[in-house]
Amino acid sequence: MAAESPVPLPALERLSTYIRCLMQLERDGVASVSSQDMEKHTGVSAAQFRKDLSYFGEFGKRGIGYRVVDLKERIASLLEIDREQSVVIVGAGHLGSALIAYPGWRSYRFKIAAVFDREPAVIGKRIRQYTVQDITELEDQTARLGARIGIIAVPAWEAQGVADRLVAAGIVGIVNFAPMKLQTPEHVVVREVCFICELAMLSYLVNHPAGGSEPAHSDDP
Amino acid sequence: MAAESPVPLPALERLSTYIRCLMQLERDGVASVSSQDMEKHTGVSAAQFRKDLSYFGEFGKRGIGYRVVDLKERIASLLEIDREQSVVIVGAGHLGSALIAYPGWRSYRFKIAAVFDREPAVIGKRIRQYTVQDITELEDQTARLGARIGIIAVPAWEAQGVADRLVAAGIVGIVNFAPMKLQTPEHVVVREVCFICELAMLSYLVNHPAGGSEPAHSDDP
DNA sequence: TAGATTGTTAATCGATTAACAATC
DNA sequence: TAGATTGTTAATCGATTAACAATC
Repeated sequence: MAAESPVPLPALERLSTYIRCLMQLERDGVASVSSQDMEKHTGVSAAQFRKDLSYFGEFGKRGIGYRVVDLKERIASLLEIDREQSVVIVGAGHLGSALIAYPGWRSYRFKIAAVFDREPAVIGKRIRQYTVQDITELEDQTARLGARIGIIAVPAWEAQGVADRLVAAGIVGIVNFAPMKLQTPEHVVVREVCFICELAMLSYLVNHPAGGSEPAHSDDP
Repeated sequence: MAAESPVPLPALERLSTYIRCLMQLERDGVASVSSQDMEKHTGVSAAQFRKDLSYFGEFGKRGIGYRVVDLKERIASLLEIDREQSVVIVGAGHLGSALIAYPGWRSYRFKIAAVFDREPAVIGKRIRQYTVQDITELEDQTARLGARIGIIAVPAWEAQGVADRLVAAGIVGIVNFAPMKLQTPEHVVVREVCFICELAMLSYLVNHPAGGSEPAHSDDP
C-alpha cells in the first residue's frame, strides 16, 4: 500500500489526553459525547479533535457524536494499550518507589515486570510486591519477561550506562527521567521527562504576563 | 514600545534543554560552544538553536561561538531562574516525597517553601527538612512565604479543590501531576505532567516502526 | 423532515529549515 | 587576510483552523 501520511506527533500526544478524558467520562457514566463536549473537557478544540481522529479512521456518527466506551476502546487499541505490556524500571530510589506506587498503571494495562538497582544496599529490598533486583540481572530478566519498554529513574551520571544496558537487553522504548540526553540506536524511541524543566517554563510564563508581547530582552532595565 | 512577536512555546521549551545542557558543559569545564556543538549535545539543530536565541537578543560572537557560562547565565536570567523562587507542594504521598528528594531544585534556584497535605495521618510528619502542614494553612503560609508557584501531587479527585485553594492563595503558576484538566482563571498558568501518557505514546511509537508510514487503521487485519 | 454533528477539504497560520550577509 | 560562525531573512514545511458537504 502507498504509505499514508504519518500521524503528527502533537496529534499523537493529544490522543493520550482524549483517552484520559474518556476514562473519566466512563467512570462518570456518560454514554456519548460530541467533539464540542470533548473541547469543554480537554481544552482541545472540536475541530482539532475530529482532525486528530481522522488520521486513524472514523469513530463517530454524524449528527450524533461518539459512544464514550467505544471511542475509549478504539483509541486504546490504536495506542496498543488494549493488551498487557511489561515494563522494567531501573532505579529504586525515591522516584522509582513513587513510580511503583503510581495508581495509573492498571488502567493503561502496563505491568511493572521488574525493578532493578545497582546499590547493594537497595538490592533485595521489597517495595510493594516487588523485590529490587541486581542490575546485572537486567538482560536475562528482560528477555525472560518479554519487556520492550524501560524506565530510567537513576541519577544523571548513570543514565547512559543504564540506557546501554536496556538497549542490549532488547528494550526499544525508554522513558528517561534523568536530566541527560541519551545516545541510543535509531530503532530505540526515547521520551524525556523533565520535571524541573516544567518548573523553569512556568517561571518564564508566570513572570511574563501572557498577553504575548515583549519577550523581555535581558538588557531591558 | 510596539509589542514584539511573542516567543513560540516550543522555543521556550527548548530553552530548558539548552540550559540543562549548558549546566552539564560547565561542570565538564567546557568554556565555549558553537551552535553546531549544541546540536550534538541536545539533538536540536544548530539553526533552530540560533533562531530560538534570536527571539531574545544576541548571545554569541560571530566566528567564535558562545561562552558557556555567559550563555547559561543569560538564559537563566530570561527564565527568571537567576533568583530564588518559593514553591509550595500540595500532597505528601509517594510523589510529593520523591519531589522533595529531587536533586535539581537548587541549580534552578527553586526553593520548596512548604509542603501540605490534608490527611491527619500525614500532617506533622517530617520529610527531610520539611514538616507536612495542614492544607488549611495553605492560604496564610503561601502569602507569608511569597510563593507564586505551586505543585499539585494529590489524587485526581482532589486536584481541582487543591487548584482552587492555590489560586485563592495567590498562586499564579501550577505544575499539575494529577490526571485531571484543571479549571483555573485566565491569569493562572498550568503545566500538566502526565507520566503514564508518556508511556502510552511510547507504546504507540514502539509498536509502529517509525518509518512514518501507515498509521495502522484499527480496522486493518 | 429539520437539526445536529461528523469527516474532510481548503485556507490560514506558525514553526522549522536553509541560506547568506555580517563580522569576529 | 581567510576561515568560522553568528544573527537574520526568505523559503519551506507542517500543523491548526474554518468551512461545508455528507449523513445520522
